[in-house]
Amino acid sequence: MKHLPHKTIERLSQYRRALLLCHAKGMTHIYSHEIAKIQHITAVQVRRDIMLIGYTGTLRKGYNVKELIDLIGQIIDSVEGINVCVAGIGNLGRAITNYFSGKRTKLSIVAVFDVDKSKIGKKYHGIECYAIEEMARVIKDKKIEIGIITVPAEDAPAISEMMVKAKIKGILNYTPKPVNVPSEVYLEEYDMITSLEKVAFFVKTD
Amino acid sequence: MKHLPHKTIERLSQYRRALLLCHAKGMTHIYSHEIAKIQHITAVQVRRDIMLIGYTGTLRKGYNVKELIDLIGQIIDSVEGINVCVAGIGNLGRAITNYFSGKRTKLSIVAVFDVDKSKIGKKYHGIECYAIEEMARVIKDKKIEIGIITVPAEDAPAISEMMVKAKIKGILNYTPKPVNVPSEVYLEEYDMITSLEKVAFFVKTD
DNA sequence: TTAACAATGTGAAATAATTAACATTTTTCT
DNA sequence: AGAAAAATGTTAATTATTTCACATTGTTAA
Repeated sequence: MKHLPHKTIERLSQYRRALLLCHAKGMTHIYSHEIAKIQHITAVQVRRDIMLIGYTGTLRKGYNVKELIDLIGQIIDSVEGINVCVAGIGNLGRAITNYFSGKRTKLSIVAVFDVDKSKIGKKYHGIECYAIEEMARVIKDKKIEIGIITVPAEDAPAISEMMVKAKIKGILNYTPKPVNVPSEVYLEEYDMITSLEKVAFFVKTD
Repeated sequence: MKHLPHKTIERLSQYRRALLLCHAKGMTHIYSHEIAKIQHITAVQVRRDIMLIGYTGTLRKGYNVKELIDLIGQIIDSVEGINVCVAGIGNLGRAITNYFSGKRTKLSIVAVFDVDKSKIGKKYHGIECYAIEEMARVIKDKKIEIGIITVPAEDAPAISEMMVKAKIKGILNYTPKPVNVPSEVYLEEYDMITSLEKVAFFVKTD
């Protein structure tokens, strides 16, 4: 289990989510082709991913759901858990805070930030909103390692810089404005406009 | 310009956005390494993408910003424009509607849907909200070709099925629940939880 | 018991995406 | 004018990812 490919990590996260549902339904075992069907990928791909993490199923019975869930957890979760913050508590920020609240115990959103004075001090899904100026302090105090950026695009670079200064380790930028971070900070960017334009393109062509 | 790679399409969309900003600032030309810097990728990659769409810059002067914007438009936009709808006008739905309103003229959100009776008939960024039951009719009447799903995860499969029945051509699913569509419908799925788990993983390891 | 079947596990091939290397050309400098 | 520098355009190499093909092995059924 040397270096897991990025794509495999993404799929493992998704397998786990699907497996948790199966587990809740009382299934004890699952075949690679069943997982594949849910994720609309091939069974070979599922088996290869599982192979890469060193798990092995039972021939003819498939994979033990509980064991696989636990193993994926060992791989992708960190033991102590990771604290996360969200900068910008507009619609997108609230949507994300909403999604995560109470879902994954190992990843917790522990602070949100905004410039809007009327929001500061309020709670969003039980998480307190702080002023942007307090970011450095709060990130340090609460041992926050990951920041999610959902501010208006033009503010993204400044926010990212503040996070970097506060020694954050990873940034997930949801604004359409790319931000620059030093190489020791892990950066993931996702742009909704691009995704929609991509769908539009492939709808047109194929 | 045979088959453009998926990744190239995504980047072209992003180049255009960056170029529009440059154009607004009055820049007439831009070098591949300048574009690369903005998107944090390599200059070779930029040149290759541009090569693939058959544009050629001026040696020593770089690319003509306006021409490149227009050419990218010719490639990724459709001439007549494409109508889009959003199912589920919660936080995420509103965030997306917000992002798009007035931005790209070739892609317009022309309807939003929700189950919440109190939302039906109201307008969100100028776009009327209809009841889910009206989806088939509205998609047909308004010639909607792309649907964005931002309903609660458990409702995603039903919504997707309704869209497919209404002969939508592409779906962008933002719920963590994968949906099944026939092969003639282009499907793109994005899962925020997976992205955050991925960041958490790579923060931990590298 | 033995043959057929249905699943996993995996080396090897194929495909997709990125990066390196460099030829070419215009501009600038001496 | 000629040399150096700085950019593009592109072939080839490399790396990443997916898929194929098939060996292996429990399980079921004749």
